[in-house]
Amino acid sequence: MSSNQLKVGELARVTRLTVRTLHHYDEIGLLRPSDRTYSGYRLYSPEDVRRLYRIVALRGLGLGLEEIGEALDREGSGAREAVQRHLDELEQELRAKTDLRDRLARILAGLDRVDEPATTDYIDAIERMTMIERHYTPEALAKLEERATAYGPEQMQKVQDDWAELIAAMTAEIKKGTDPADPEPQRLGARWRELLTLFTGGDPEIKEGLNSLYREEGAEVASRGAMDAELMAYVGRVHEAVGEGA
Amino acid sequence: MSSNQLKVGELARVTRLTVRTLHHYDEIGLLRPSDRTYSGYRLYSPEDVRRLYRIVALRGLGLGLEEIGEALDREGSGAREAVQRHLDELEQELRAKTDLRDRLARILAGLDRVDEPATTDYIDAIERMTMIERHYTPEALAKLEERATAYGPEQMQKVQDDWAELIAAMTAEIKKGTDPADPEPQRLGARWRELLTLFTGGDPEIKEGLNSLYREEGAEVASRGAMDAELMAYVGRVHEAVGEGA
DNA sequence: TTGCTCCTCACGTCACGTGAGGTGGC
DNA sequence: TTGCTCCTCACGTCACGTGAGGTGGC
Repeated sequence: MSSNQLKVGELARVTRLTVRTLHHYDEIGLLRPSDRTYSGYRLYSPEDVRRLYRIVALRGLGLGLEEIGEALDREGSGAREAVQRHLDELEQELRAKTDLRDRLARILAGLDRVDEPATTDYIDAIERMTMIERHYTPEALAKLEERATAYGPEQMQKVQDDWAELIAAMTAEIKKGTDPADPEPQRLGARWRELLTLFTGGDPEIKEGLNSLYREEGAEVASRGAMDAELMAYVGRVHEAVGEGA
Repeated sequence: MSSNQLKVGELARVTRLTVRTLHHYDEIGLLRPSDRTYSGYRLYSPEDVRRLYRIVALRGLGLGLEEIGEALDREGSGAREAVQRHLDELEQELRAKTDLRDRLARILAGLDRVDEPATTDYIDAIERMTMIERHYTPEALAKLEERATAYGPEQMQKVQDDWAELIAAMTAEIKKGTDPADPEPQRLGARWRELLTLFTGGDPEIKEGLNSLYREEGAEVASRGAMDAELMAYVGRVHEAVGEGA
């Protein structure tokens, strides 16, 4: 009868929560109304209201309902510990999501200056960039990124074409069965090293990333079908034979 | 019969996914195996595998399975748009969580220099800080924070005590029925303005925050029971009567 | 016949939103 | 009697994990 008891709807109104939310807290035992009318209406006492405000305060900090229940029941500095724990988790989540955000941004930037925008399969490009990111260090990626921006799309395309031409020429020699030490393969080999140096810029981190990429994924996958194991083996022999032809 | 068909377990192994995950993708229609054995075993074709790799790539970027399905089926640059949209959402989430992180950190810092650490009700302190944060701008909060750090706990405690003393003295005058224009209330009123200026440091943002706090929440709530409406009204009359007693 | 792989349910997760269907109080 | 509030189910959300209970293949 005491007029300071509140029915669900009233409590919902003053706290700006929904009735369903209060039902839910009742269901899971987080906030049971201390009384009911004979017809089953929930009646919340001032103490219940007090507890609800505490629940809402902790919920506003992102704590889970179960954690909140424990913190409220343990009292003392239990809340402090719960908040601290929650902060730690949040920090970790933030680090992970920040990394993801950076990856997404890099990928989108990459997609925008991708070789042939019209025919390009975007998801394919995403897969490639994901693969690349697994092998290069963040610093190496930053350098590659920087370089790509500096070069501009036409230059990048030019380098791509140069590689395609070189690979075609080298493959032709393989088909002809030319000895790796012969002048033409040697000339192509020198060109190969030249383009490689152009790519790595002599940077050891980029070199290591590139090696890791081809070692772990295999030439075919790493080059997305542009090269294969046979080609790589032949090029290897060409490099080994440097000077022998003289 | 072609040996490039994979059973679930095999596909799970090479992709490092679980069998349940593949079942799930089948259930929701994201990746249906293109064939089954007569006994019902799922058989994944190389094309299915290809699709799965694309799914995994997009999933790794945090896209939802439904979004992934749409992006894969729309093809073209649908993926690009989906990734861009996802990035936008992620940015927003990051902003919100960063804010929350800062709030949590501020609250914990506040809890650590709270008046009486032993008897303090932490959740109560959290509620108070939450209320405070609703009324001060971030800049004002930063200034208050900075000042509290500069003052140190003893100074803060001293100021608290000064206020308590002043409130008690003012309340005593109310009980005695002293006229607001009388010398003693006027002396206390001057002290009141002095302590207020000490708190606001003359900063207009802090002033506005404080006003908003007492206006919106009421003196009793804002001061956590230290003051009430009657006291505030009396103090108001004291301030209005400045100079009249002379 | 014994392991191994596969199959299809089906519950649980987190914090409620959203009805459905029905009853008490002014 | 008519609105308004209240009540108790119960499904759905997101991407699976984790059994349960049973069957096919070497």
